[in-house]
Amino acid sequence: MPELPEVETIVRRCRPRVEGRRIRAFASSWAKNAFPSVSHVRRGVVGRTVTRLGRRAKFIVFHMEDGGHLLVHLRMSGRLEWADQPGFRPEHIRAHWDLDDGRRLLFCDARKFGRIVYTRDLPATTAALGPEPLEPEFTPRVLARILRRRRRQLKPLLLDQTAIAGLGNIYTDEALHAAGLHPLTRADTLSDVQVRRLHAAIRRILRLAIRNHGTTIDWIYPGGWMQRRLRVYGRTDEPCCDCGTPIVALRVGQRSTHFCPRCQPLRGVRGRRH
DNA sequence: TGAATTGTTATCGT
DNA sequence: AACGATAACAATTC
Repeated sequence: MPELPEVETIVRRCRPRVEGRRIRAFASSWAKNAFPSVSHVRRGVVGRTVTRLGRRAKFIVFHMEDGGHLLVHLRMSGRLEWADQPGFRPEHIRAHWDLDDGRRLLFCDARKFGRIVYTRDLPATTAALGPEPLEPEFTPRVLARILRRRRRQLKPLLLDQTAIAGLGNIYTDEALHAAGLHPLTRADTLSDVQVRRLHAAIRRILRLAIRNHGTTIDWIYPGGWMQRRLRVYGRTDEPCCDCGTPIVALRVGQRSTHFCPRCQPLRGVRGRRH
């Protein structure tokens, strides 16, 4: 569930407590989700200082002093919590790191889909990921190149982390609505104007979501208020904010997809259907 | 009880 | 062969 804005929010929250801290111990009670293994992760991080806490796509990245990196992917239900939080008892603890100031960072994950990865070669580990949509290098030209060489539908393509990094189901739907593009539009049929519109929409939505600390949906991710600003996601049959037409829900590649049939017509400038 | 939930990967088809 | 579509999978909640 956590997408780029939620992960970015988590990184920013944890950064002051993690950067500059030496890791004293690591343990995991769910060996399946530690790569290459629990002992590899332990050997890689214990006794070393975290120089920087960053993010790549939906990965939380611990930069270690010796050039190693620890990556945490939250997948559906993963969260980072602190053991000393007053009035809050974390459940489903799968791993923890003890820091040299006595604090314990917890990795909680009800569904056990999350992953903890230690690597000595970060570029190789993240080589398959597409560009970061909020970096300056992500220009309309870059997006145009990604779209033109694919004949896939926009929705699954934007969800594909090897095409663009960081978008998930929520912000893909929101970006397509903001750009006025139907989720089933073929990627290689967009005009230059539509590409530019989509580029601007992706960045605007992600920035807005970060400013709102992400989207809170049930118990999985707390603390954000972007859910108040969602215009299509989860609003099936409710009126479109722009035109009042009821929002339609579709199933695209096993994913729920929400859009406004009036603001996001399938027939684009050069789009075609049958 | 089983439907819903998601990112990733394996597999099948074109 | 390369790409696209689809299914499977992890495990839990409501």
